[in-house]
This record gives sequence, structure tokens and C-alpha cells, in this order.
Amino acid sequence: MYDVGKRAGVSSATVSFILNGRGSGGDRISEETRQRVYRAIAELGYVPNQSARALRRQKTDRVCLVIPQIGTPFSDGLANSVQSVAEAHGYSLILSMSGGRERERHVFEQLRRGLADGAVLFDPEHLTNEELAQLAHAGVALVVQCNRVQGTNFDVVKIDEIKALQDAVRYLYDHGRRRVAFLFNVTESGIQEERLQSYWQTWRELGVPILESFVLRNVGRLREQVYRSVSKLLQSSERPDTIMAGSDMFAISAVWAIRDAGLRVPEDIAVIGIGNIPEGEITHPPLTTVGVVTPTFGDLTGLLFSRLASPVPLDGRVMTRQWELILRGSA
Amino acid sequence: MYDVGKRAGVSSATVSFILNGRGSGGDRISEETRQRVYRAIAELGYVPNQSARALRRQKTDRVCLVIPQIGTPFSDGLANSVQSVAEAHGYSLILSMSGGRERERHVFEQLRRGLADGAVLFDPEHLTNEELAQLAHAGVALVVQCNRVQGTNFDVVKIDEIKALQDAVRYLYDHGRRRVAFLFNVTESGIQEERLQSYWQTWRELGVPILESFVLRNVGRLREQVYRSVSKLLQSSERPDTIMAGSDMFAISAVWAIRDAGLRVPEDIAVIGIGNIPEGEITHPPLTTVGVVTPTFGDLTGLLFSRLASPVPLDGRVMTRQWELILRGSA
DNA sequence: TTGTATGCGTTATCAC
DNA sequence: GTGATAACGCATACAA
Repeated sequence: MYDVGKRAGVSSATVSFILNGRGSGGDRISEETRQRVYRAIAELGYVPNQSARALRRQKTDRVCLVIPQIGTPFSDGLANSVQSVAEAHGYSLILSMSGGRERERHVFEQLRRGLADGAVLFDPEHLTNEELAQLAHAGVALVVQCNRVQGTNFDVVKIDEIKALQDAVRYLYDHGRRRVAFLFNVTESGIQEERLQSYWQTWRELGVPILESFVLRNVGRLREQVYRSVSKLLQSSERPDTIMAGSDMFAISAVWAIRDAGLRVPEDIAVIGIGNIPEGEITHPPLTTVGVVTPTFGDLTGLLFSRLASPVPLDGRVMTRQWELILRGSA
Repeated sequence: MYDVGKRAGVSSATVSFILNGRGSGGDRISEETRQRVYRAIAELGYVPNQSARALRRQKTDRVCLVIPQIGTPFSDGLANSVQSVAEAHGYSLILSMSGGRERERHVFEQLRRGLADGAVLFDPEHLTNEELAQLAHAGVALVVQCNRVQGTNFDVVKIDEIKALQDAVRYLYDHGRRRVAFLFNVTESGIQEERLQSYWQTWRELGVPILESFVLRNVGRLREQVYRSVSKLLQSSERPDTIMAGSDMFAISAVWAIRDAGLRVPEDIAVIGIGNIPEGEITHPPLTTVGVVTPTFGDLTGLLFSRLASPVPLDGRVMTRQWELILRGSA
């Protein structure tokens, strides 16, 4: 900036003022000076340094979206949504993957060190309430989607899923299903597992036993892995009449596997997913699932940017999203 | 740091030295002092400020992976791969989405301003050679996957895809296919389009005309959108006997649509994708495609981190990945 | 073995 | 209308 100023015959202060007219000094830079400075900037290829600016302003103009894993239809939609809103508010979006304990802690550490002004944490598994509070206390605008936590200085979006999960089981029970298989992945403190626990619990209350061989605890993250897991399951002599999957993606992969094995959905095997991703509408039959009826990410972004815009620290807000049983053809 | 020092009865310099012992001073901090400082750090909840550190060291310890769009199996694999390697080298990974002209320029600007020490740019559409050179000149370690560019101060990974694309067309031609449909999306300077141009060109050389109504230029990004586009195509009285898709994901969605329409792949309609994603192995029939036989991202990360590690500016290196026609069942 | 002093590139207050 | 100047939080050469 000093060099730019020198070339334009002004001080670095003037350059700074022209680049982002704040502080005192009013609007009063002569048009002529302004032009000279712009020319000098162009000639020198000058570009302001973000680290220095952030240091001085105590503000990075960045927000961070933390997702366990990219590559799912859901994270895709979320990221695009947050990015649009961030841009509209003059923030850059940074994406971080938090899958696994190490990575989650790493991202947390980065945020503590001032990576961004605000963050949306999606399903953090290992962070405690205190750590989140600490982060928020350090000045990071925080919105957390997670059922485990509650904060006084950050916002939480919760999902009320229990009832919908119970509804799903009762529905299947009422339609005579008794041989139930589960598809999910065990992660360190996995939310998938929690949800399937709800299923399991409800079946037990209805007096239906769960066959251990029908519980697939490690179906893999990728479609082809899930497909193979299910194909294998179908080869055994004892076949399930129902598959409850930990995600819609798993459920869809299961539907393929079933159809490719020459069986019918839902006549031979009913399939139900979790999450309600758009893709579920085009499987044959369309996927029965459990989730938010019309998925939207407006609540998350709304909380984040209202918090960023607020001049005073806001209290912790809580929003609850209601899940429902969405009956389509597959179950 | 000053406060930490005060509490531990030392200067801020000593704290800094303990936190990252470099510079002069050797290793010589007494164990006792060290402990006192660590205790003070813990008690105060002190955490170093990245902006200040980056400003002083002229180094962010971050690398940035720039992908047009997350949510594809490919970007997922790439991101995970880069993240692992980055962690191993002591860097944090930042993900940025560059889809669309605005966003791409925005990310470019962020990098110029010092967002990260290095970056992998995947298929940048709008950046010129000069801009990339300028970025590299500014000190950003740069690896670009793109066929359009070549740099003297950054690395380029190219894909030699022409021959494989031509092979695909000839193969289809030799098997009697003549009514060819195309599936892709027109983007501002899209690579999908380029590839389909190669197809088109080859068909023309073979004397096969392309029906305009078989060219779907806007099938959408999501699986369900593609599925619907194809379903609609199949309803018209004139049906194609071949579908050449701009990506494997499109091809897979097409296979579903065809099967759900009661037609057979490849007997009624042959389908061929581009990219060779793992999921292609589990469609029925498995997907014929064009791409790298065993996808790996080692070349990209290798180039990036060798560049970051190099004490002197490296010349621009070029690596070429060879594409091949991968015959499986769908064509 | 530790402290002093300086500068990294900005921004913002104040004086002129 | 514009220019000095003092932070912002840290790292490091050098003095002690």
C-alpha cells in the first residue's frame, strides 16, 4: 500500500481509505487522486493482504461450513445454499470436512484460531457443549445442528425425529412386516446408530425380535459398497421382508440390489430410508422415507447471518425441525 | 501472548519460542519455565491468532482445493485424498466451490489475497493462463487440472481424452449403432461440451447424422433431473439406440430411466458414460465408460506438496493422464 | 537461558 | 482533502 501511495503521490492511508472508505475522513477524496491511485494499483498489480486486514479489523469476512463428509446429495444442497447467502452478505464460504475425530478436532482448532467469523457445524460428533460455548465466547458466530447440545451463546437447530421413526416402525408392523434388517455404519458416536436404536426399541416394544444376522453395521459409505452388502444379505437362505436404512442413499442402493436380485419392492422386501433426498422420488417404486417434508436450509443460514449482523452478542436460540414419515411406494 | 508471559513470569518472546521453537535461541528453555508457560496457556485458554501468525510468517499453513461442484462421487474422492495428504504435511485443507463465473473469480481473488499457501484448481473454466501465472508469481503453489492451460511457474495435469472418445464412437459404430443421443449441460465454457464435441465430430466423420432432438443440452445437475430428462426423451416416437452421457452419473441415471421404461440396456439402448466412477461397476449391466482405468489423485497432491516443500520456485511441470475406453456391459 | 526491539500489511483516529 | 501514526498479535535477530 505504501508503494501504491508512493506511485500515486499520496500516503498509504489515502490508498487504504480509497479501497474501503471507512473511519473518519468523510467521503472526501478528490476524484483525481482516486483515479491516480486506481491506476497505480493496476500498474503495480497490488492486491490487499487478507491476513493483515483480518488482524487489524479483527474480522475475516469468511464463514465456514463444517460437514462430516461431502459427496452426499444433502451436503451438496446445504453447501450451495450457504454459499449463496454468504455471498449476498459479503462473506466468503469455506468448506471443511469434519469426518472422524481427528478432523473434527482439527477444524475446531482452526476456528478457535480465527479461521472465520462464523460457522455452521453440521452434526458434530465429538465436540462438547463447553467447547462450543468456548468457541462462541471467543467471538465466533456459531450455529450447530445437533440434538446433543444446547448453548447460551450459540444457536442450535434440533431435529425432532423420534416420533417419525416410531411411526415408521408401527406402519411396517401394521402391514405385517416382521423380519427386519438394518443398514448403517457404526461411527464413533454416530447419529445413524441413534436413529436405528429408535427403530430397534420400537420393534422390541411391539414384541418383534431382531435377527442379529440382519443387522448390517458396516455397509460402507459408497453406493457400490452398500449395494454389495445388500446383495450378500439377500443371498442367505433367511431373507428379510423389510430393510430399514440409515440414509436414503443406502436405501436407494438397497432398492437396486433387491431389484437386481430379481425380487420386488415392496412386495418381497419393503425399503425405508432416512433423510428425504430428492432422488428418492425417482426410484421405482419411489422411496418411502423419514425426514423433513420440504427440506430447506434457510433456518441455518438465517441464524448464522443474523448473529453475524448483530452488534451485541445474541443469546442462544433453538429451532426445532419436525420429521415425518413420508409414505411413497417402497414400503 | 503477552498476558501468558506475564502470568508465567516471562516475556512474550519466550512464550512464542516455546510454542514454535525456531529462530535463534536454540533449544534452551528450561523445563521449569516451559511448564509454567504451558500452565499459563491452559489457565488463560490462550490460543494463537492465525492471521497474525500468517502475517508475520508470510505463510498460512493452508492449502485450498477448488472444485466446481461438490456432491459428485469424484469430487468426494478427490477431497478426501487431498485432505489426508495435507494433514500428513501439516497443512489444513480448505474446500472452495468454483461453479459459475462469479464464484470462480471470487475464489481466485481470495487466493490472490493470501487465503492459502497452495491450491489445486480442478477444471477452472474462466481463468486465463496469465491470471494463473500471476497467482503463481504471487507465491501460491499452484497445480491446475485443465487441458486449456500451460504454465512456466505452476504445474498442470492434462487429460489426453481424445483418442478414448474416438474409440468409443468407433466401437458403437462397429456395433451398428446409428441413432445417437447426447446428454450434457451447457456451461459457460464447459468441458462436458468439449468432450461431446469430440464424439459429434467423430460421428460426422463416419457419416452418421445427429438428430437435433436427440441432443439434450440441459439435463440438470441432479440425478432425478437427469432421470426425468431421459424418461421424456424415451417417450417420443423416435427413440435413440445409443445414449452418450457427459458423465457417469448422467449415464447411470439414464440406465435407470431406460430400465424403468421397460427397455433393455444395451439391447434396446446402449449407454456410455464418462469418468469411470466406481458406482459404474454395480449398475445392471455394468457401465461402459471412458476415463482413467484406475483413478488416483496422487499426481495432483504429489505436485502440490513437492512444490510447497521446494525452497526455490519450481518450473512448471506437466503430467498427462491417459484416458481409455472401458468396456463393460452397457454398450 | 531469557528479554528487547522491530516489522509483517492493514485500518482508523486524529491533526493539519 | 490528505498525512502521520499507533495499534492488531506474533516471530525472530540480537543483545544480555
